[in-house]
Amino acid sequence: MEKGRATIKDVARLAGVSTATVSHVLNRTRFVSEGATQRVLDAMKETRYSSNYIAKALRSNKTHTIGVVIPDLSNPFFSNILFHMEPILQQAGYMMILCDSHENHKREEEMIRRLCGFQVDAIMLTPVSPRVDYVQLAEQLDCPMVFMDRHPNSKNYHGVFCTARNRVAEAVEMMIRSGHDCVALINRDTSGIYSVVREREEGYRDALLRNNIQPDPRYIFSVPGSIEHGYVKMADILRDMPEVNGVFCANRLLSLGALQCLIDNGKRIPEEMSIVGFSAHNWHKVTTPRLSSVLEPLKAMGEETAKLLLKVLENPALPPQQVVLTAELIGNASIVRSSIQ
Amino acid sequence: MEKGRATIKDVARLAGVSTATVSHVLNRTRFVSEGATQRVLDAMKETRYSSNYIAKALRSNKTHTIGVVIPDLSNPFFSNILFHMEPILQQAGYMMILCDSHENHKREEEMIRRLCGFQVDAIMLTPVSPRVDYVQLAEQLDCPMVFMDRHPNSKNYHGVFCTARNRVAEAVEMMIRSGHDCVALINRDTSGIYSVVREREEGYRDALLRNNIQPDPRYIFSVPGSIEHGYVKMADILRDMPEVNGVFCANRLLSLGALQCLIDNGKRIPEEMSIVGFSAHNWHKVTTPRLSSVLEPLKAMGEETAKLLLKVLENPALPPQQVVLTAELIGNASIVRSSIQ
DNA sequence: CTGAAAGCGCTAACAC
DNA sequence: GTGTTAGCGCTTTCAG
Repeated sequence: MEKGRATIKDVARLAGVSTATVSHVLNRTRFVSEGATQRVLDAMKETRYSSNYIAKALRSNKTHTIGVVIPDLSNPFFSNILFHMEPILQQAGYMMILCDSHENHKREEEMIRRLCGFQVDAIMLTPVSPRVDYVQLAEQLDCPMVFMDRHPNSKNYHGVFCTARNRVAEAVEMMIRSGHDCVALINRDTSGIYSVVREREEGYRDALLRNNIQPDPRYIFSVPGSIEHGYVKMADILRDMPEVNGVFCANRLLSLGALQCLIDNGKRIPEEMSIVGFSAHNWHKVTTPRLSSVLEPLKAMGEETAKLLLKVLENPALPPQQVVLTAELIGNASIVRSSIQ
Repeated sequence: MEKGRATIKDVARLAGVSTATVSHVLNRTRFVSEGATQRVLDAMKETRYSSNYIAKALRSNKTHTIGVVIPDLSNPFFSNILFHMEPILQQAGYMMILCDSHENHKREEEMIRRLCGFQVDAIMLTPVSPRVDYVQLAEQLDCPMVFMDRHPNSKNYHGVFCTARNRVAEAVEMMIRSGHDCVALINRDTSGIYSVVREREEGYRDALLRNNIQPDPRYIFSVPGSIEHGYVKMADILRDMPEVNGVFCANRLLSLGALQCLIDNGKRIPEEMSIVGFSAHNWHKVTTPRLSSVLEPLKAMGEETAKLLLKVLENPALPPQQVVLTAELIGNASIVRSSIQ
């Protein structure tokens, strides 16, 4: 065996056939006589041949790759979605090229362009900015695009999303009905005006209005979505607003920080302060008391996204497809108990 | 503008130069006169030209991609490592192709082969089996390989690892010294005999021996690493072994399950039962009481892995490089408090 | 049943 | 300074 990897040419020479024949036994794309087939197979084994997908891609204009651009890989929400997408794409012969935009639209656009330069067959995107016309960009780059979790600011797009509005409303109502008449909202700051963030605030307002409480902007906070900010804002509330007896945190890190602050201050939950938040799967199970949470259906979202990608790849002219799933509200009942039954 | 994406040829025609000239202004690889350069640039703009990386790759034998094969993307350990690798690779012009082996060596080998067919420039692997000779496989496939977190069962390899042995030993000693003389170990079952799992048991034994306690196999459990199994095993211990007053969980899901079981059974921690475990970042902060944990240095591991990959890409003949980092032991002190100061 | 050969988009000698 | 052209490894028409 010579240096480097064997090519179709090496195999052809060794088997005493043309490269066309080798290609055809490789892809079962036309009939080849028993004898020739066997000789080719042997030659492939002997040369340890494995086909070069790059050359194939150049010729066929199909790379069998999908570009995936998400804003924060360290957020379990996104990694779990990828986790559930992966087997379906893999199964269908596609690989994922992974990019993290870090919530930065400059970087994001750069990545989308690079992925298209790479000739990915499609892009899955969780967009970071309402100012960018992603749909137009995708058209310009001639690359199918499927959105996930956040809506782009355009018309006519494919995507998989999750409405939490109703669940947030339910959660807040749950607090109100159990006697917590002054519920604050700690939301992500909205500099990036995601649909997702807006929707959570809407759910909060829905609940108050339904219970004849006028939403008061003094109780609606917008802070960057980090543990630290959740902690500090909760501390502010404890110090300055003794009337507040419930809080909804619109993001998992905020929930975590706020909860931690309550624990550190020895507050009894939910008697002195009721708290409900968004949460990663599993967290709500180990807090004491268990944190009521709004959980997104990660598995379904990942699977639906992958399936939608495949559908779009199969038929690029598909009319805009949108899948909308609903979030789930978990109370403080023990979950594992039943699941290990 | 015609259908489909513009090629270097279209640009050349429009600018009235040869493709060579276009290529050279594109890559600044030889001098081109001011006038020609300008015309090419204009033509590129007009045709919305963007270069085809696949063709480039075929020609230059460099795809600027790195195959990443990990065993479980839903484990925050791995996704956080990727999160920290990404910017460094991106910066250097590399993209990650992501594969999840699901702890299955059949699948894993398949993926490695596909990645090589894709001509990735290197592979980063967290191997799943001690029975596979990964180093030989990599040589056969003529693809540089860097290992992460788990050692392959071979000699002479590049990799970034983390020793937890000492930290586990410290943690267990901490329990012993605070009066918990009968500490059990709930370890992952070892069917996959990873170096990582072995090491954790060694740390446990170290601590006992140093305190003149003979490790008793009755107190060493091996179960699949899931929340459910942690819960059930902890329940078994509570029921059958009242003498046990401390437990070390060698995996984050096991810690979670065991802790939950203690909470459900109203055990006072650490008075009645002391518990220390491996943990994902952030979890240990919201349990009550805070769970003492052994934390791996995710950021450093990710960054070192990315850097090592780049080093190997630059010089494929590099003698085996291994970076070994140490895990950190977190007591139940509040962490956020100081970090938001 | 099989082979010859054109070309996918790009780079890089080699020429002038 | 710039153009010509031979491939990179593969698929696929067109001819046998």
